[in-house]
Amino acid sequence: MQHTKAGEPQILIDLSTAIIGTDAGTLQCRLVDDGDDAQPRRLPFGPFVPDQHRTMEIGLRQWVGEQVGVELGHVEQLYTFADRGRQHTTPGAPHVVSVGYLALTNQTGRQTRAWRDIYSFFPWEDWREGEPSMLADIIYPALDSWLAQHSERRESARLAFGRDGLAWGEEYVLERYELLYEAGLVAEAFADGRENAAPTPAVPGEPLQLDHRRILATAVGRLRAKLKYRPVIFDLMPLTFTLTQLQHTAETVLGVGLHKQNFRRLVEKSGFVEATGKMSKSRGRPAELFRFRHQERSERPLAGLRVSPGRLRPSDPSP
Amino acid sequence: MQHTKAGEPQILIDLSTAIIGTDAGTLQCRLVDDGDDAQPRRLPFGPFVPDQHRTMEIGLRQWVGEQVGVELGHVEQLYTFADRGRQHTTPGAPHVVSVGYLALTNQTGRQTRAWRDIYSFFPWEDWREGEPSMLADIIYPALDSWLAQHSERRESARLAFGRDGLAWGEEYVLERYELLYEAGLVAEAFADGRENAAPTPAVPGEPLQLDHRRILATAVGRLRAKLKYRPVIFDLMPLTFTLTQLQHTAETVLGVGLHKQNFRRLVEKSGFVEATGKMSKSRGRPAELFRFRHQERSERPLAGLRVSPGRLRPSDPSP
DNA sequence: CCATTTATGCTCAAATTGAGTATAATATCA
DNA sequence: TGATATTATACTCAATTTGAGCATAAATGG
Repeated sequence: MQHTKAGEPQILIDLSTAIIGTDAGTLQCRLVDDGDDAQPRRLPFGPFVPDQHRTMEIGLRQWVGEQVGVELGHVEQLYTFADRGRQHTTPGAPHVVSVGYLALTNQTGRQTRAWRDIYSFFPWEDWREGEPSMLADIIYPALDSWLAQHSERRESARLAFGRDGLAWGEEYVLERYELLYEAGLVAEAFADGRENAAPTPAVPGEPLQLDHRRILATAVGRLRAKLKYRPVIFDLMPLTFTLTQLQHTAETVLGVGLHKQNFRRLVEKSGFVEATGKMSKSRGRPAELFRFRHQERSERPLAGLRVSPGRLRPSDPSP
Repeated sequence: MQHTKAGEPQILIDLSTAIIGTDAGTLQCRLVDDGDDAQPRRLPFGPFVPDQHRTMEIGLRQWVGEQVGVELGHVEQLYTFADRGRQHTTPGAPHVVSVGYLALTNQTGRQTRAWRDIYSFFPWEDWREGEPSMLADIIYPALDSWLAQHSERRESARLAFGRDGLAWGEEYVLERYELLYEAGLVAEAFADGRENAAPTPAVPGEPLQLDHRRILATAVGRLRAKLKYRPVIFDLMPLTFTLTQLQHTAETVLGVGLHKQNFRRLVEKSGFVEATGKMSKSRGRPAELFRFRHQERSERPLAGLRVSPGRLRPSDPSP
């Protein structure tokens, strides 16, 4: 049995949570407003203290409660990041490992400036209006010039960005971000002291502190993937909603447009929703209001919302 | 910014790896033979030492190399377990957090007694010969009597074990094990000092040290799920193989029988394999030997092997 | 009343899936 | 040697699911 010898550097575990919600066609993430003039740039996070936290989830709920006070629906562990040099560690300080969590909420919070549009951190991820022009204009040229020196990463890049013939896989959010980081094209690469990174990032998209943009990318990727086989989308919805609202939420998360009639057919057949009998009032014909059938969550655990974006189409404008 | 104050108990991270392979119709896991007379009962594991390990994967590869020397194919992080009381911690000792990894190998290793049949730890998971009778005979009665006191866990149990009307979901391996643990029906529950656990476990299935059976359950569950959407099965296969061998491997992992003709159609259409032109010789008609097309791994990343077990059938006997 | 907007119903062909039946190519054994 | 067992592979067929689009309904604002 081999265990740490005394004198080795201490390990500290940070619990960081990406809290995701949607509002008016935007995919939002709750950051912490530390009160100064600067833009909020960090996720709620804090150390895992085994004496106080029987489980890590209890710990994270404490930090979320203290720092942002958002009510959490679905919570899941994402990944544990421990690479040296990705946390701006100062020498001598304990090594920081971060355990990232994804949390969903249906609380819409435009009220505070700490709710930020996730696509401002990953502008290349929003294909609802078609392929973002920045891909062809900025990202691909920059990436290609890096790939010229790193041909061993060619295939990964091809897969992640769905280039020459491959389809854009909306769930490869982390893979894309990591590739841009590796290539020195995002601000964090410079902050972490990577030599190939320029002080001014080549690619648009706001940075976050520490490895928080990485954790957020993991969260969005996981959420997009999970949407297709588990009914997690309902954790983002209010108690009652129209099918169009549900579709807009799905499109906002996935970053692509969906075929309206087929989406409706899919959802109705899934058994996850039931009509309330009430109607919504908006501009055109009133829509029926539905609610999530909680019992179904267990009765059809595998079904989920298997939305297939079909050929990418611009989504209809949000109401 | 909140970080650990001095004097708090130290945290130690263990990297534990479930190395999985198949051999002659068995699903195997590599344990560590510590040389004494006792059965091997632990996964290869060791501490994450940030000074020596730039990443956790480097650390795990060191421990695997030193303790079992198996060559690893696909490696992936599973989950980070940190609940108090699941690691037999002695008071005062540092709190142990374990990061579990799954590794696949095509090395078949009957040579050492340290390769163990995974279904000896989870005998209720092997449905290749139909539903194991122990479920109806032992597990369900025991579980039900616990559920009588814990009705809030009823739905989870229903989902995990696919009872009254629900289908058996082969990927819920961890959920099933955790429920049995919670109910005090497996040996580790007693070892961890849970009050509702009997010294002699109610349910068959060998225990492992520490939380290693939990990690192994996570590994099998993840592998079963992943088989359906990524071509990981080929990391378990030799360089060339017949489609029947491939099917047997899939059945061994999933623990269910599959429809032969449809499996063949699925695999051929997927583009993941190509014929070598050579033939295998066995008892009946010779079968064509195939190899995995590595290029396809990136060309069709989403396809995977979407095997659907159909109505459970006994699988054909292994050659 | 008419144009506009949004919601919902319905059709239709293509592709996929689930479950067989039929046939081919080998080994084994009486 | 020829029948039999064994394994592999080809092909069929109906049911279901998917992708795409057309048509109609119910509201609103002039």
